[in-house]
Amino acid sequence: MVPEIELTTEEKIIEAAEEVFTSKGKSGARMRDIADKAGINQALLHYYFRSKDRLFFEVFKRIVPRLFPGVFAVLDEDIPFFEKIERFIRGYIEVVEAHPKFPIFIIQALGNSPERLADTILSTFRGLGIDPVEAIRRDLRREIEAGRIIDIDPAHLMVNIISMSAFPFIARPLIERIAFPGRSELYDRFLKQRKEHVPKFIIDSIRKG
Amino acid sequence: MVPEIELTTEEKIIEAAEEVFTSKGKSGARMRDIADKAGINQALLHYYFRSKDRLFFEVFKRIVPRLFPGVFAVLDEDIPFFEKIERFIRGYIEVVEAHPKFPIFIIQALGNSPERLADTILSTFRGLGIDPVEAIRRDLRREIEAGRIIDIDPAHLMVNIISMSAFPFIARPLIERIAFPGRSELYDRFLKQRKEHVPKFIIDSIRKG
DNA sequence: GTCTATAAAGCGATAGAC
DNA sequence: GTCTATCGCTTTATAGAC
Repeated sequence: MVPEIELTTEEKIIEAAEEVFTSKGKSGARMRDIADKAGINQALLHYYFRSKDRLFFEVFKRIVPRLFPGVFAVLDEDIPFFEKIERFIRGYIEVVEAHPKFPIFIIQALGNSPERLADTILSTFRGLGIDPVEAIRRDLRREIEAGRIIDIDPAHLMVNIISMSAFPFIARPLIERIAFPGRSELYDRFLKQRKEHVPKFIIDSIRKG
Repeated sequence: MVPEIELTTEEKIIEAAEEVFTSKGKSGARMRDIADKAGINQALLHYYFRSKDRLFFEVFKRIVPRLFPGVFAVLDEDIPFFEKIERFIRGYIEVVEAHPKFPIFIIQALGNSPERLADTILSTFRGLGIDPVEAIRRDLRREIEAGRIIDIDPAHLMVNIISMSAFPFIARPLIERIAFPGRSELYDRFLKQRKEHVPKFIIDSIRKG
C-alpha cells in the first residue's frame, strides 16, 4: 500500500516527528520516541535539526499548508454561491478527515507559543493572496442585495462553517464516548454524514424565503 | 475584588494546579510551577496529593461538573422548544466564556489517557440522569410532528450547537489572529455577539416555512 | 552521515529536621 | 503541616570514534 520509495534520513525523521508531535503534543513528545519511530538513533536527530524546538517548528511549517490554503481557494472561484458553500465545506471536512489531528495540533501550538508560529500561518494565507472573510464578504453582499439570502455577518458565517466542520473531529474523544459509547464505527459514519448535513444546515439557515 | 477568605493549603494547591494544568496541559505542567503559584514548596504537593497523576485527576474531577451538567439541565425543562434552544446555547456560551480553557483541557485529557477520565464524565451525566441527545430527541419528534420544524437528526443538531458555541473559544488563538490580528477586544465583542447569533442561526435553519 | 557513550539539565518524588 | 536538601530517573543535547 505504502509506496516503496526510499526516504532520505531527513524525511524519515520529519515524518516520525510529525506523528509523535501531533499525537502527544510538543511537551509530551520525546526525542527518543521520534528517533525510534524513524529507525535511527537520537544523535542523528540533532545532527539534522539541532534541537527539539527547531524540529517542532519544521513539523509545524509542513502541516500548515496541508490544513489551510488548499480548501480556501474555492472561495475565489466564480461559481454559484450555494455551490461554493457546499464545495468549501465538503473540501474542508475531507481535509480534516484525512488529518484529524492537525486542527488541535495547530491550536495547541498557537496557544502556548510565541508569535512566530502565528506569523507562519498568516504568511501562508498572504502568500496565496487569500483572505477568507473578505472572500466570502463579496459574495455575501451580492447575494443579500439580490434577495437570495438573509443579512448575515460574514465573520459569523465563516466561523459557523469552520466550527461545524472541524469541531466534531477535535472533540471526538469526548463526543464519541457520550453519544456512541464503545461504537467507534458509528462515529465514523456520523462524521461522513456531516459532508451532507453541514452544507444543508448552513444553506437552510441563510436562504431567503 | 477577590474575597479575602483564607484558603486551606489543599485548596491553594488545587487552584494553582488547575491554572497550570489548564494552560500548559498535563505533560507541559511542572510540579514546581504549581508549588510556586500556590506559594508553597514542592514537597507539600506530594504530601497532599502523592503524585502528579493524582493531582491531575483531582483537577479533572473538579472541572467536569463546572463545564457540563449545569447547562444541560435546561433541556429537561418544560418550556417552548425555541426558547429552550435559545437558553441552552446562551447558557453554554456563558459557561465557556467563564472558563475558556476547560473544553480543550477536557479534550486533551481524554485524548491521551485511559478510560478512567471518560468514565468520570459519563458518571457525572448519569448521576444527574441527563442524556443530552435523548432529551432533545423527544422535543424534536414533537416539533417535527407538529410541523413547526424540519426533519433533523438530533445528534447532528446537538453537535452543531456545541460546535458553534465552543469552537470559537477553543480556536481563539487561531481565528483571532487571522480575522482580527492584534485586535483582541474585537474578538471579545465577536464572542459576546454569538450569544445572539448562534440561537438565531440554528432556529433559522430548522424552523419550517 | 551514523553510531555509542556520556554530559548536563530538568523533573517527579522522598527523607528527615522542625 | 511545612520546610530544606537531595535522590534517582528521564530527557535533551554533545563528544568523539568510525
